[in-house]
Amino acid sequence: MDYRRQSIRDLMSLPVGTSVEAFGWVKTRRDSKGISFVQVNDGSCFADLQVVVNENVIPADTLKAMTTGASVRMKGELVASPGTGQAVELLATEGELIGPADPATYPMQKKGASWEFLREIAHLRVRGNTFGAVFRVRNRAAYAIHKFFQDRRFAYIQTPIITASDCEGAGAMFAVSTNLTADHDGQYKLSDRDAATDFFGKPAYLTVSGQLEAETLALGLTNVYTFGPTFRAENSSTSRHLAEFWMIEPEMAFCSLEGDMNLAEEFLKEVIADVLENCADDLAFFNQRIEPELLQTLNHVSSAGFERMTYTEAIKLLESSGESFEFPVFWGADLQSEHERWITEKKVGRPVILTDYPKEIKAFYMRLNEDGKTVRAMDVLAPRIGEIIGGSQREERYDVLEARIKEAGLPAEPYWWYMDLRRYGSVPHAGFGLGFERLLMYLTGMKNIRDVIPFHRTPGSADF
RNA sequence: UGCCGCAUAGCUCAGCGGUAGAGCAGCUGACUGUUAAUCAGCGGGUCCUAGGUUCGAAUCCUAGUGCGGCAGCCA
Repeated sequence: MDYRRQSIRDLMSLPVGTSVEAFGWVKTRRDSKGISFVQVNDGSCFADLQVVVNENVIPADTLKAMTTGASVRMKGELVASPGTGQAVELLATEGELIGPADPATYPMQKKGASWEFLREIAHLRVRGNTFGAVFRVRNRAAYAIHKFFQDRRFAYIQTPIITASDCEGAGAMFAVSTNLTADHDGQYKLSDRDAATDFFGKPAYLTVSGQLEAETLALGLTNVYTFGPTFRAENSSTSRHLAEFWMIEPEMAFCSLEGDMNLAEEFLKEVIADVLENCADDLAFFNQRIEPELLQTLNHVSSAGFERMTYTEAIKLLESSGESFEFPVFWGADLQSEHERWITEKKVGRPVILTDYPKEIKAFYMRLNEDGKTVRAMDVLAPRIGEIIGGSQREERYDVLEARIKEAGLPAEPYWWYMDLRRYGSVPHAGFGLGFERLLMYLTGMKNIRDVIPFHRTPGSADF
């Protein structure tokens, strides 16, 4: 055995008459008198290989043990399939059972199981249609993202996962400590309460964003992006939140908010178009079984221009909409998801980029506008999921940034290096953040974020 | 963190105060080309846990645990 062999995806496109060998896991087997059909999948593509086994080609007890979940090697000739549902099939001359899967205890079934149950068997669910497709799309999307940035000469950078600055301000953080150890009986032991004695000599945490560090790399490499793990200790148990997720954060020097918006729009269109082209079978499955409007929406988003409007314009539209919203609309209010959905789904019907939010509802590092009331922030809102990207032009003026840190009630000292960027060769710069799993929810139509990552980490759950 | 819902066979669920049920899966058999194959038969239960009410609790009450949904927070 060698990895250098044909995958099922490869061999199914070979000409009829070719002698081939396939390795994979049995999806299902159907028996008739004198003939068996074994469907084999190796994850290389959505389609299963139908292996036709005539009587006595494989010993009866071997064939009988080729049950759902068993791993097999099948050898034979590729033939045109007389049945509907596949163009070619493998007419077996030889079959080997590599690893049996006791059908009495194997938990994956041919018929529907709940998402909750499949999460409990996350180590096996990848062998089913849905999760095979999810993780193929996840792979392709990751590749498309790197390709998008590399094609534009953005440098892929790595920002720290452990950070000693508790001032990133994007939510609750996980502490990292060697003073605190855990026994196998489930008891914690704290050797010293003083962080000064701890590994880093001060409190340390898992990162909630690489943005501030990415800014420093951008002010030297010009265009950079991160694509790495991010952690939030928020006790939020929703279909859209994870404690550990992957985030993409481009950052561009010599770039305004307009350039940032152009990048965000190009980015979404290109990644969607790439996945539409390269994962067509998987997306067709999602469109059929998970989200009926998936393909229509993705095709629309990848081709239509994004609408752009300011926060102030959006508030006016909402106020004159005649809709009765649960949360009140007024200038200064943070937009609720019901407001965002109305704008992007009902009013505009395609993605919308909202800009120039009140400074009070946005982060301190966003560039202050001339009006003194709004900042150069942007949110990309998309039909069906709402906010998918959040970004801004960064405040590059030393005095203004200093004042805004003070205004936000943050200590100035930890930001000494961030301020240095404004002290030496400061330039207008901008960037955005995108949650990879949220993008995958959009690409697949999957309704729960726990189902687009192999092993989810959420409050109370860190299995596998 | 707040509010709400759910927990019964391997899975998906019905039963809602009076002897534990169905479909699917599994097992046995039938069928020469199936596509979530079909058909016949068989086996399968700590009704989440601990208290309580009752002649009697899967069913009602309380607490706990687990899972999920929505909201907030955000990506």
